[in-house]
Parts: sequence; structure tokens; C-alpha cells
Amino acid sequence: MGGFGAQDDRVADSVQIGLTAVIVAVTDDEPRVLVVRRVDHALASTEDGVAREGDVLDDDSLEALPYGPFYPGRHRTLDAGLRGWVEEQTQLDLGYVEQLYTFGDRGRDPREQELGARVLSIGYLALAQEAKPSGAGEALWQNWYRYFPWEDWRKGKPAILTQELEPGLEEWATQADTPSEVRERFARIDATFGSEEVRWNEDRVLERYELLYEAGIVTESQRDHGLTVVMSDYSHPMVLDHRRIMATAMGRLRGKLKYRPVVFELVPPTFTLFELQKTVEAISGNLLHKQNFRRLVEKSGLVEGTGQFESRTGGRPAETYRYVRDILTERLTAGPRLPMGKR
Amino acid sequence: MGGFGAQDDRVADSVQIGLTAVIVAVTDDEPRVLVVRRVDHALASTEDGVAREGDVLDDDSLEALPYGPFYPGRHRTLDAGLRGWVEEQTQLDLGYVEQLYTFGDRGRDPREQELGARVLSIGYLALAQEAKPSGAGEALWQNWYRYFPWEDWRKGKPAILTQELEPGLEEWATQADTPSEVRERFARIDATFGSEEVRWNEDRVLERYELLYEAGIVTESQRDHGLTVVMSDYSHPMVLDHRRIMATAMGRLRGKLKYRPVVFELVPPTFTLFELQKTVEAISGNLLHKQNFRRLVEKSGLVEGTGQFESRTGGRPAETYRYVRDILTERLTAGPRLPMGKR
DNA sequence: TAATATATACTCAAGTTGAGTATAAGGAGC
DNA sequence: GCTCCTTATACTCAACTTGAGTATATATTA
Repeated sequence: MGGFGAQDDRVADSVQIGLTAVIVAVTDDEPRVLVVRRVDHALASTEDGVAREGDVLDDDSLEALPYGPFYPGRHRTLDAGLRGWVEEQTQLDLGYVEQLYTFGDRGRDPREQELGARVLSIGYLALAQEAKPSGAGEALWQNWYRYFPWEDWRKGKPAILTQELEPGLEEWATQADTPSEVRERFARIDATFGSEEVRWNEDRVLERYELLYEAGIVTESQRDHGLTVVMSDYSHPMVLDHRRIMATAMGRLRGKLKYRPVVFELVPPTFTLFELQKTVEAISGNLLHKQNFRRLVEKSGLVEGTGQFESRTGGRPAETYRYVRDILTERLTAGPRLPMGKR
Repeated sequence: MGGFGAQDDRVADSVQIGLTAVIVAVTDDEPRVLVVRRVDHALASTEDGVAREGDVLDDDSLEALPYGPFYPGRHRTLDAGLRGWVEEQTQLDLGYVEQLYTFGDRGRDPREQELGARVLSIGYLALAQEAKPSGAGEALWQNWYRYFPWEDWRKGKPAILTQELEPGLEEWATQADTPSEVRERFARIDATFGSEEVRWNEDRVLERYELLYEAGIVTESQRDHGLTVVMSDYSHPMVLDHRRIMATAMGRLRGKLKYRPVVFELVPPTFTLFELQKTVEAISGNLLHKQNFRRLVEKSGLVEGTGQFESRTGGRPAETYRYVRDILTERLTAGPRLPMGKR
């Protein structure tokens, strides 16, 4: 069984590690992600395959997730590496941090040719308490649904689905080579995007993005295949595979919300139950039944009332609650599982 | 925001990528993992910090997970790299493959000093259909519970827990510096290992292993801290952090079993419902209620009867079933969620 | 003071789950 | 061929959970 040593003397080619962070916060009942504007390397790369740093193609250069290299000499752990440069560059202290996935497909980063090294990227999900404008000028908080408008069902089924995506997917499905492949494509569409029989499952963010990519509907897939990009105005592309990484993060967070008490990383120390609910709704992208949400959260034992009341919104004042960071309940209860909303 | 380019010219130190595979199969109602015997680099490393390949310390040299380097030049994707050397070396074709986690703590691999490079390891979970003895002589299938005897509750609460681990953990807890730290340690023990109020949660394999490591109960933690290893006979250590990787895989698989139909990757094409149940039990480490399991599986629509009957075991012959690989149900139903067994 | 808005309490039917009992269908021993 | 033993499969039932209401409380505003 090969190892690095005796049995196999070949030295692995050079590899560089990048850390890419999806930093999420919820403000004004909207999920936001920290994003930087930078040159799109793929677009900037020319026929000779060399990307030119500094090239700016047009006024709105593409958006990217914050990322930086991992210096093995400087950091003892990967997490420390991430926290290091994120906190240094954004004056943001990350609470919850979770490793998502390591992306290593060849060609995902056009600088590979330039560097003569393969660039692997380790994606991270981080949750921040509050979306302050951030220190560095380049970084800004953007609404999550800017990149995934079809994922926000809080105001009903998004128009973009019926008007743009579903027709596009259908066309893609019918263009398959064999009848059985056509059937399979339709089945995949139903499975990921839902249908009459199959309900929309908000966790499948990544599968939906990948299907859109495969169907050539998303800007990145045209770009990556060297096609002329007709800038589609209905969703915003990102540099490299950053939108895929964001989809991974979104899906993971939505899933985790259901069985671990991660919402509390996103709300201030005290909050009303309705504020908590709207935070969950912002992330999950659908509405919840207020009374049932309340019942669930209270029963869970994860929160306790403060005795204080808040009357910002015209109506009966709501009691504020705080998260009971009891290690026993924190780790073991199912956490505030979101009751699947209406529809 | 730093990238590799303009803002930060330092070149990242050298990094090598290893792929470590946890290959699981279930035979004779026992979960088995493909394991290789090799020299324990940590033990073999001497004062000068150089590991000597070929050193055999004693008759039973330590066990390791199959792992190999990732050659960026040769493989387009990480998954392809893994499948490549695994299939080449073991004549095993992997069905389901899932990336687990990227481990990158400094010092996790003592060869780092020798190589002058940081070694990151990407852990993978793979499921195989049948545990044939495997081609290469060095590799062999070992029972999962050889490394985690406290995780098998199928014959009731394991004796090792009451006799060895619980006393050890309790001692560790009381030895904390401050009273509040003592309380916290006890809370963590209860949360991960269960108590009267808190039921054993079979998914928390990794948390339990890490607690045992922290408490110095597991061989690896003594070894990694340079202490003399009193070979404890109640569970088997592994090379480097391979037991941690295995714990990650086990926890992930147990969790996934509940909401995705992965069991079918572990059973032959046709099976009786009781065989399916015993496979689930082998992985999850606890017993299930037969009638309820049947009800759940039948209701799920994931299987269909073949009309054939099997009468191996003396008793009424059981109908055999096959997995209905319908992409719609496959992807969307909750999958055979295991009813939490008795106790 | 009425209208309106939000908060919180309570109800109820349908579904799910855990744990049984009951019955069916084979083989082994006599 | 009959009895016992073993496993398979069907059915029952109470406890709990979930989705979707209705009802009531307590603010603000016109």
C-alpha cells in the first residue's frame, strides 16, 4: 500500500493551499455574506492562458469571497490560518467556524498555470454576530440572495424560477441525446427543484446550483467553457468557483439549523422570539408558523426569558430572551428544528 | 483583501497532500474497515526526529488506514486521485465516495520534518459492497469495533465503558484546576457519553474519541505527548491521527444513515429486510425493533420485493428485496431513518 | 375609544413512533 | 403426520409530534 516513502519515491508536484471563507451574518432580516470585488481571473485570462493581475475588464469587476493563502510555516492549524487573515483584514471576530469542503479540481483556478502549482481551496463557513460595514474598504456585505435569487421563497415562489430557470432547465432536458437521458434529466430537475409531488427542499442549494451550471444557465458555466458570456441580469456570478463554495455553505447552514442551535451565533445576546424566527427565515428562505416556532423554541429549553420587554414594533411588547449556553442542552438537544413552513 | 498575488508576495511554504481512505464494508453482520499494517512513524522517530522506514518495533506494528499522496499532475480531481490508487492497490471498486475533512494540524505527521513540507491529509469515506480478502497482502479487513469497542451497544452497554472508560473520565474530570472546570468536564462527559437524563447518541463518535484523547485515556494521546505508552489492551491504537479520521468517518456514516439511503451501498443487490436491518445495526451499533424497521423501509418506497424467497435461516422463508434506484425517491425521501433502538 | 398591530395561549386533527400481540410458514425430531 | 422451535409478516394501540388554526392580551395610533 503506497505511502510517501519507500514504496513510491516520486515527489508530488507542488501544491498551494488557499482558504476561502463564507462569512455570514444576518442584518435587517436579510442574510449577508462578506464579499470583495476583484478582477475575474478567468475572464482576464487571454488566449495564452496567462491571467494579468490588474486588468479590469469593465466597471463592475467580478465579486469574490475573501480568500488567502495558507502559510504552513506560520499557522499551526488550518482554522488558525483562516482566523488569522480574516480577523487581520476585516477586524471581524469570527465566532462559529466550520470547515466545509476541499475543492481541488484542476483548472478551478487559472493562476495554476502561472504559478506552476496546483491550487487547492479549503472552504470555510463562518458566522458573525453583526454585519458592521467592515474595516477594509474593498470588502462589503452583500445579500445572499443576490447570488441565489431562486432560493428566497419568503415572498412566495420567486418569479425568476417560473420565468427564467424552469424554461431553461426544461430546454436543457429535452436537448439530451437519448430519450432515457431526457427522462433522467427531468427527474433530476424535479428532485432538486421540486414539482407537484415533490416539495421544495431548502437544503439542496448546492445540487440546484450544480444543475444550473450543468445546464449552462448560470454565467459561470458559459465562462468556464470559453463561451461568450451574455451577462445575465437575473443573478450575480462570482470569480472562479466561489459561487459553488457559497452554495455549499448555504446548504450546510440551512441543514445545520435544523438540528444544532447555530442560529444563536447570528443574533445579538438578547432577542425577541420573533426576531429569532426572522433570522431563521432569512437563512432558510421560507416562512414559519409563528405559534409553532414559539412552541418549539420554548420547549427546547435553549432560551430563557429576561423579564425585559421590547416595544419597537407597534403592538404588544415582546419579551426578550437570551440563549442558555448550557453545555448539556447545547450539545444534545435537537436544537431549534425549524418547522417546515407553509407551502 | 489578500490573495496570492499583488497584495502579498510571500510564497507559501511547501505543502504535500495525502489522501486517507476509510473504506467500509459490512460482512457477517460486522462493520469492517480496510487497514494496512505499517511502522508507526511516531514511535519509530528517535531523538533526532527522523523516522526510519523499515524499523519494526515489535511484532505487532501499528495499523494504519490506506493512504497515498495526491499527485496534482496526474489527477484532475481529488476524488479521481483517491479512486486511482485505491483501486490500483486493492482491486476494489469503490461505490459511494465522500470527502470527510481536511486535517492539517502541524505535527500530525512526523515526516513533516524529514520532508521539509507540511503534510495535509484529506480524509475520505468510501463504501464497498463486499469485503473480499483484498488483493495486496498487506491490507486486511478489520472489525470497526476493534478500534472503538465502546461504540458497539448491540449486546447491551459495553463492559469497557463501565469498567475502564467511565472511571478514567471521572478521574480526569476531578483533576481539573478549578471547580467550575470540573463541572464543565462532567457536563462534557454526560453530553458525549450520555447519562441517566441524556441518552447515548450514536452519532457522536468523534466527540467521544476526542474526549478520550483529551483525557489521556487513549493510547495515541500518551504517545503524541511523548509519554511512555502503557499498551492498553482494551482498544487498538493506530498510526498518526488515523483513529481520529476513522471516528470522523464512523460518525458521518451513522448520521447519514438516518436521512440518506446509503445502506444499500453496503448490501448485495438482493437482500432480505432482516439482512438490511442487521447491516444498519452493525453500523449504528444498536439494535432496532424489527417490525418497525420493516414498516419504515416498506413505507419509504425505496425497495421492492423480488417475489423470491430465502430460507437460509431455519424459520419461515423471507422474501428478498431489491433497492429501487429511482432518482426521485433516492434523492428526496428521508431514506430509511433508523428508528432509535430500545434502551 | 375604536382600530390596528403584534404577542402569547390554547385547541385539535393527522401523522409518526415505540412497543407490543397475533398469525403465518418453514424445518427438525419423534 | 404432529409438536415444537424459529423466523417472517401483519396488525394494534397509546404517546408524542406537527401543521394549522382560533382566542385572547397588550401595546400604539387616529
